[in-house]
Amino acid sequence: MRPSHTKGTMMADCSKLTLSSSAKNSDQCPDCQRINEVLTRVGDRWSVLVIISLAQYGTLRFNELKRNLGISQRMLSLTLRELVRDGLVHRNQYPTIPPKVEYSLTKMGESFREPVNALGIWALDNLSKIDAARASYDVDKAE
Amino acid sequence: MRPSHTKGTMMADCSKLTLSSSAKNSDQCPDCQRINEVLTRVGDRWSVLVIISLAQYGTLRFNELKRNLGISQRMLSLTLRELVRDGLVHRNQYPTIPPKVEYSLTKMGESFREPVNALGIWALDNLSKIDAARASYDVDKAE
DNA sequence: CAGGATCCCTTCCGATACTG
DNA sequence: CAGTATCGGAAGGGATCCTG
Repeated sequence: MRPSHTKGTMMADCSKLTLSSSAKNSDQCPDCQRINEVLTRVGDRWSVLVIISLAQYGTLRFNELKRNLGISQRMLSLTLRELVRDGLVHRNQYPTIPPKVEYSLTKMGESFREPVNALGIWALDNLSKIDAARASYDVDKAE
Repeated sequence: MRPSHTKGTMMADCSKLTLSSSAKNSDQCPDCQRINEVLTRVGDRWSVLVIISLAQYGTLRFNELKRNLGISQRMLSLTLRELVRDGLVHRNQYPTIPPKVEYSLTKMGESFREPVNALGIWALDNLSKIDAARASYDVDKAE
């Protein structure tokens, strides 16, 4: 794929371009491209929710996650497979009968908790505001 | 709608049940339901990237955003409309010829910067790790 | 219990053409 | 410049049946 970038925060680069008018006319922001890529990987709804659940409960089995999230079996299966593949979730299988599979966060998955948590807090804090803004907007449009 | 919330914590009540899709299961995690809702509103890729861009550059015109993000005109139009509707983005129109429209973050949009920034930093920090984990996983599967 | 395999409908989204 | 309108392919995602 694309060359791996140096570890570290590259956010500073772009942040400093805040008032640069020349930057406005440049091509695609490289950070946006990178962030875009990551969002493609772990930015979908189910991935986020699975990670949140595992962050909360520590370890969950397949059907526990399924019930907890109200996700279809198919989507949970696909989502977990990708999360394991991406190194965010650890899969622990017990070869018993019936089988038992436990999922938990890896180190990297754990590190995802913080930003996701921040997002969750903001979400709970602003949901009602968004609803209000939306209602107000719709009323204005109607008249 | 439901203004009650606890600031600074992920704890939530489960009184808001307007969850989409066929969620007939009642034993769903209430937090997951709420987070699910907010993700439905501002959790899509383009919304996040638009907000990041506006957070970085302050004010951007339509085509500036378009070039910056590499987004199609159609998606940008739809995304901006929703962000304005949700009260996250402010739209300033100058009735000149040719027209000039500037977008910037509202107060609430600004407050979204912090969690989104955390997400962005994590993204830039972990993209290479994800790529590595993915490559390793694929190799193991192949042999 | 933990999935895999299909079917099929919906939504997303880019490409394109057109307007004020 | 800043959009809107339309079309068609691609992806998302639920329902159902099947297996070890």
